[in-house]
Amino acid sequence: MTAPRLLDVAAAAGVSRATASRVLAGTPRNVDPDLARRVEEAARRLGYRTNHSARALRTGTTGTVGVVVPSLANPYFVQLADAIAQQVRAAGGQLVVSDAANSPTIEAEQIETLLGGRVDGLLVVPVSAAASGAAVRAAAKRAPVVLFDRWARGSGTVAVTLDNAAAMRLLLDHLDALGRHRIALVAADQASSSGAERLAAFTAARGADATTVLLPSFTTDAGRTAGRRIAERRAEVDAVVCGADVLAVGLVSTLQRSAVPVPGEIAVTGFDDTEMLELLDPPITSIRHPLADMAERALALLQGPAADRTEQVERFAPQLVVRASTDADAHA
Amino acid sequence: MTAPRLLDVAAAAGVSRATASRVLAGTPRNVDPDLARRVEEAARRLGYRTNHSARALRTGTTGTVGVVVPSLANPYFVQLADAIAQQVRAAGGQLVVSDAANSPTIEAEQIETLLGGRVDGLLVVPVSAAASGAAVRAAAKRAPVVLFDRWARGSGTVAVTLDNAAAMRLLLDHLDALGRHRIALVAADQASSSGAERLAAFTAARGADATTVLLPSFTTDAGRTAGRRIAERRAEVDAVVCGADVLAVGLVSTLQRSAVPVPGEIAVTGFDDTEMLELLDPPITSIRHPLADMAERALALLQGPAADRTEQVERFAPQLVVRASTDADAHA
DNA sequence: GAGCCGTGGGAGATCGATCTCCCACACTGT
DNA sequence: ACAGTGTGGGAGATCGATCTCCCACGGCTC
Repeated sequence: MTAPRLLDVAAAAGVSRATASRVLAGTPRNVDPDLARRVEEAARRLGYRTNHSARALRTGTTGTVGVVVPSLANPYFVQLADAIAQQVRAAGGQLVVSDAANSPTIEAEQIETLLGGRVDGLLVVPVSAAASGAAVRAAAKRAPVVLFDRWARGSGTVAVTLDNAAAMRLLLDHLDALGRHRIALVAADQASSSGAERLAAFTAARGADATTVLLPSFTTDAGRTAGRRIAERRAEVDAVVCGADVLAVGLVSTLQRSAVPVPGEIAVTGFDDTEMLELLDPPITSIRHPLADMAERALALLQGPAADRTEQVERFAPQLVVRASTDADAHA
Repeated sequence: MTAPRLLDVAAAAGVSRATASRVLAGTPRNVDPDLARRVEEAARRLGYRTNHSARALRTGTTGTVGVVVPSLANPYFVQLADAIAQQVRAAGGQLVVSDAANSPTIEAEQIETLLGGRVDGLLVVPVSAAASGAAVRAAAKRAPVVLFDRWARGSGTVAVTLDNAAAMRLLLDHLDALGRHRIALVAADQASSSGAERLAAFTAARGADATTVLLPSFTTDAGRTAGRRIAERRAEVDAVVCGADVLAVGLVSTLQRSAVPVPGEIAVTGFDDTEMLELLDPPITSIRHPLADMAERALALLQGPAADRTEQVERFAPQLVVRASTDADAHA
């Protein structure tokens, strides 16, 4: 009743464990085709599965990549993890996803757990630009680590991110072209590099006295709070740029309940282009990340030489996706 | 530069590997407090981490539970995975989540991969009541497997699910009490046990000639298709029960664009009580699963004796969550 | 026909932590 | 003083797959 081992397969096929291993693991070594067939046949008949722990112990490699995201409650990170999973699976590996619950402490624990010999390398979307650096740096000394979508100061490793400044320019230019010039920013989570960069790019473009609403976290609830504040100041504003889709969702919902027409009176944009945006009324204009390209690059860096992982930030070009929330004809 | 091993810690502390292991793994054996301190001190100083593969190989246990869900694109399954993760983590374990991409074939592969010695037990939310059974049965012979949220025929193992019939009765009674009697069902994915049970319960209550819209899958896009069909038949209907929240979201969005007031003309209910429902306008009435209780029970079955895992279905009581989409005063 | 070489296959070591003995030593009671 | 008892600690075996040798054998050259 116990699981069959390689030894059992070898015995059934009348060969040694070494030969059975060569056949089943595909070691680069010629084996008599007839013996190979016998081994494969025996393995199938016995229902043999190679023991992952034993192989990992011997080879020192697990074929698994880990990714730690700030929170799976944010659908953007689900999409992000999925994009990575597809790349990993295409390369014959497996992906393990961990949730840091938006806490640098839990993030450090998750990194610690995964590095206990469970993964060959780690992608991290750091919770905080300041507070995540130390744990990442420590991890990067023990295994390949690449930051994804966000960077962290003092991480000691490379980051594959979006060009947030370019993205902000795309949004502002789009709104300006529509004749919307009184633009407010709803920004959240300045502790993260993406939150901070988006805020900085907005301020750089519109000046420090432009209307901004700062919120602690990227959640829909924060978006609703922002909605109330913007509704109060509706006279000063004809467009709102949100630092994340989840914010835009909460914002639009609250504006509509406050009888502020979107986009009639106020145009709204999101950030991240999560799938849910198309389903809202109105669908929301947003910024799309080239996640597949970013994932491919991040995995290449992870598996490549350590010398390519010096602390620096690689930025990928964003893409503007226009939807009804910034309709050209709606401006009063 | 190579990672420190237990041997190194033992040497640094001046004890044998056995003693070091007893201290660090917490084996039930008294060790001189002074030695224990020396070992822990040495481990900390060297930055020792126990090698997961080696421990797993020796003990035959990984401390990891796997869960295979139909699709992480459906936020309900993200919530479900999260509820399980919390329970697992509280018990000191780790959870690995796999996505079956709504395909029984991929589902079988994921199960196969996870069972290669990576997990101690597996929770599966089967894609299909008919097509998932075989793979689950095979898996259940090799490791503890418990079905979650859905069951599969011929699985050979226990399932922890919601009482879908009771949930449907809660919804129908609620709508009846509001004076809505011309109720339509939007059902999807009859291949899954939950889809089939919800449809069956509706038909049992309202008769086979009640309005039903059948869709292939639980997606928002399917919900929009349903919205168009319902809008065409608006004269025959004053309430729509959706078999999943994602359907309700797409449906409401489409009804509103077709100028059908919700809940003014048509009340709408969802199913699963995902978090996004509160953010819509109107927020949607739904059915809440007692996920924490279900997860706790499922894990207890997973770790308990195999005799408790005979093929049967355990059902948990649903809870009705009333929101504005079935507002009592809105009925024309 | 003797020595070489290339090729396929097997015996045994190995990865690192844990577990099973078994031993040494101190302490107790008679 | 000695046998009995209990307690802490160490040597070596073990988990299962892979890797490193090394051997056997058939074909080759000269």
